[in-house]
Amino acid sequence: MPPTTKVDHVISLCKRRGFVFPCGEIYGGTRAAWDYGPFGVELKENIKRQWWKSMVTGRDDVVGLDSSIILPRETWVASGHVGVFSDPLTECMSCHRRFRADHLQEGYAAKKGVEDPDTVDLALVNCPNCGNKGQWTEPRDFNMMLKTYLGVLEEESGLHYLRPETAQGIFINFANVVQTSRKKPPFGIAQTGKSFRNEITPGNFIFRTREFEQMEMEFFVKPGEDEQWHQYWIDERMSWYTDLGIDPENLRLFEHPQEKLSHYSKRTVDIEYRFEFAGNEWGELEGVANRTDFDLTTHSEHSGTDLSYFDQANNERYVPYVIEPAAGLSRSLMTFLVDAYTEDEAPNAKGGVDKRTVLKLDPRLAPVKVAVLPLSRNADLSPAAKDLAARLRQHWNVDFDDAQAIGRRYRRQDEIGTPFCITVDFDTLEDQAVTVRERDTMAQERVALDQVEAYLATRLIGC
RNA sequence: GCGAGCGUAGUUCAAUGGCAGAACAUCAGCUUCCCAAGCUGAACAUGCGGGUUCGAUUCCCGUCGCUCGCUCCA
Repeated sequence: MPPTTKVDHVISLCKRRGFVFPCGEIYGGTRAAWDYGPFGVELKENIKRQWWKSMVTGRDDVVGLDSSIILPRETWVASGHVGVFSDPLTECMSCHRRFRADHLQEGYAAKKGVEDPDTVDLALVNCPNCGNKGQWTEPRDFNMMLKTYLGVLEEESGLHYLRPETAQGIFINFANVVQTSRKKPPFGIAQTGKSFRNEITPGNFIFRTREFEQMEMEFFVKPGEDEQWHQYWIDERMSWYTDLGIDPENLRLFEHPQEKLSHYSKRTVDIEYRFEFAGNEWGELEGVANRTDFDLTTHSEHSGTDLSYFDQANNERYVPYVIEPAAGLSRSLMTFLVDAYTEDEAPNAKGGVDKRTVLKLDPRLAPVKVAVLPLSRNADLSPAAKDLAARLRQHWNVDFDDAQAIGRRYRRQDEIGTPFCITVDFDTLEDQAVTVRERDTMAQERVALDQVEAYLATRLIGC
């Protein structure tokens, strides 16, 4: 299919330049995930690093954590995931719509005055969609969590789940972290990592996958202070995206309607990006939820370990409320790519004008910070250029490219968002200076060889 | 999981029941080469499995994957 939207162009660029590959392509793919190539992994790590800087090391009220993917099974019973994600679903054989069997039974019971909905035979229920009577498939449990078995025997006692969110690892370590970090509410615990969900329909490139990476932070506050902290984190997270270059015009907040909130949430506000997918223009990037004291309370009850907090100064004990900004790493990667994707016009060597594809990524996110390009292979330029590249690699991720015409090499770097290209030319051997070319403006500046690090350092702050 | 559509080089497109082509991209060589330049050459494709057939990329079946919808929501 020909690319039509910006997302399509980005997907094509990702495959062409090695940002993202379909997982297990040589075996036909798995439909579960995508793999990140050389530039993709750099970009992904850079995003993660910026998030960690802004959420953890750049603040004195948040600490980090790295908990396991496989947690005790009881964790998911307590959190509600085992119950909530295993609803029996049935399908109308006529129109193929799926419904929750218990909802159909309840609806029938309410209408006909049956006392116990559980006793309602589905054969009596009409399809709410097409009206066809009693033609239902056998209700089946749909569990969103991926199962695995600990121990070599695949038996029920070994059943465990891969985490569907990283948050629970934080809650069950709450007491440990409070004890050892000596933090007092309001404070937060952050972690990044893989989560797994058996999504019914993965799709939209890396937007929805069964294996995905999250960046989550649980911020513990005194009950009553939760609403103001909720607003604080909504604002904080919005400005994180705009500070890293996302156009505010393409971001918006979406307030979840009260009746659609998750079982644990009092209020949830999503940060959405204008992806312009077919069918839905906006896509969720991050959810900022007020999880109340649901998680700490339920884990206290199920585990028997008291997870309340004792405030020595005020001599009071309470179960903290939790504000949770939960971001999707691959979603934000896609966002940064789509928002940075630009098609410019640039003069070509023949005096005409060419299309130029530029990823206007913030330098902090760009996979390659500097490219070193000797003007020609057929001179003594390459050794000098290689020396310079080796020097700069001490500080930044540097690409070296001496293949084909210089213009083509500039375009290749533009396409992956490299902020600076350094050209070693024939004069370099005489004047000990190189040309630094900037990505967005294509402006060039002559810089002395021994000043290159200093020159770049002021322009690559935070990289 | 169900329904509908689709699978040809890296990309965008051709063609065919009988040797699968192009453009751009890639790689090598030549060129004192600063914005996808030029010349020469090279490598690269019918998703996978089965069936029908003398012969299948083409027809049939299955499977895997992609897109859209139901649904999921980081």
